[in-house]
Amino acid sequence: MKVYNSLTRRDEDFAPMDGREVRMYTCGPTVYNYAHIGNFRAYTFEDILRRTIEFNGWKVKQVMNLTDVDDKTIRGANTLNIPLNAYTDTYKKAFFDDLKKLNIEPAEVYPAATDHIPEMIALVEKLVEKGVAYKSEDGSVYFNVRKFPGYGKLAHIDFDNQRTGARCAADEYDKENVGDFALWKAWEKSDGPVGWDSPWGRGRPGWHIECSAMSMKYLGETFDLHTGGIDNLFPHHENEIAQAEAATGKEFVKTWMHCAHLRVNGEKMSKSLGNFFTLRDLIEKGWSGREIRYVLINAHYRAGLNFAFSALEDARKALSRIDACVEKATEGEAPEWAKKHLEVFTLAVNDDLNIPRAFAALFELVREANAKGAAGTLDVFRKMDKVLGVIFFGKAEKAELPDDIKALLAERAEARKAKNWAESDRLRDEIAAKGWSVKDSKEGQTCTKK
RNA sequence: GGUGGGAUGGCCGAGCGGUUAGGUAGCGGACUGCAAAUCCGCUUACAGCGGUUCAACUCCGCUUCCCACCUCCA
Repeated sequence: MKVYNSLTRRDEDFAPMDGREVRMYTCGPTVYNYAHIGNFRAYTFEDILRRTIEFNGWKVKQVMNLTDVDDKTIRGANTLNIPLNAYTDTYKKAFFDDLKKLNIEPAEVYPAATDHIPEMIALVEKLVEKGVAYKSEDGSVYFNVRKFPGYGKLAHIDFDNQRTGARCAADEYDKENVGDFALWKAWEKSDGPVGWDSPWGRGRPGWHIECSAMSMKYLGETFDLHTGGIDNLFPHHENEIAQAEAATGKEFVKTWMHCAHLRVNGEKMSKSLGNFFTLRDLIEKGWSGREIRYVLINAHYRAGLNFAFSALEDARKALSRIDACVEKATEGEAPEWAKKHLEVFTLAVNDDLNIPRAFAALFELVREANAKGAAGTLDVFRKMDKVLGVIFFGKAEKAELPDDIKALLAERAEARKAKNWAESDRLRDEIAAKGWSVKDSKEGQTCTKK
């Protein structure tokens, strides 16, 4: 298996450090709102990644954090005048519901930031002891980026040639360097009831510290994989490395992977453009999680993905073609040609998760199975679906034929037996008007809900 | 201004220095009483301009356009 490592900026052979279990950390949601389909692009990418690892016979221990304390969650809770956890619980639940709708395999651990405040405080203390962090006048603690020589190695940023200050928050005037970031933020009025006691006074953790603290707690000081959206590469992941490595003196993560953003109709998703969709929005519009998953995974994760409703329509048709073929597939020894397609499929997924090429192999299998017969191909479909998770998942339930339709079909069968084509066609129209479509084959009529 | 990634046939979307990506749509054919489904074939796509090469969509340079990051957006 080969993957592109953002840290080294090249494709590398990938295998678990311990030879059997991959320990991976994936940056999860900030639970202040329903997640949008751009967020889910990242989560489906991570799902494909863990499935591919499993496809290769390794075990996975995945940790996905839930950021349940930050500016937005605090603002949301305080606006509604409810406790922080009451506010975030709604969105945590929604997030897990959404993951199920997309057939995303659950991670082994979903640590919430608010359950790990002591671990974070301990890590910050360690950084203060080591002299790489300092307390400011207001009781916040900052990481001094100049004290960590490797700072910038992930983002490959040259900090002497930046537009520093362009987006620098006004309330951070007492930092030693512009690049210094908060490990612990002193309590402010706007925080209201939210806050924890610490050696530096009441406050709350900075954003980055949770990931360093929780990943090391569950995965160890050095682990295999860390992933997220490309926007997390800097500053979030850069800062995680700084915090962890400055504290332990060890390499934090072997391989970093980042997925590109999703655009909608060629534009960045934004509420003002009216092209901002949560998963719920799309499901309300009548699209299934399965169709959405198909669209999200059918582009290489490092390339921008342009999400459009026409792509969902294409997905629906392509999936029904797969369904029709799988319907005919049977158990047994796979024919040679089917094994070939599985080989191509395997090469594709192991080549930095090239899912579009993997799909191409799947469709070659479908085409050939339709032409030569699908006997013995079922297991090949199953194997491919270990990675894709879209073949056997979430198919529309086969609707029971209502009695009136059954009666019409029986009538039609009679008419056809008598070669009364006019009557046969009339009945087909009548059935169609009731929302069902009839197809004829050598085996007889098949009727499905439109 | 810095850094990184892009521009592929109607649409979506892979890929490689010379050999069909794939899906979806369209056209023609086979099959069918007719449809549908399925299969076969087709429409000779690689932003523009130069260069390297026997050969470039693929490498190099320039131009145009797009996107992302440059301190809390997956």
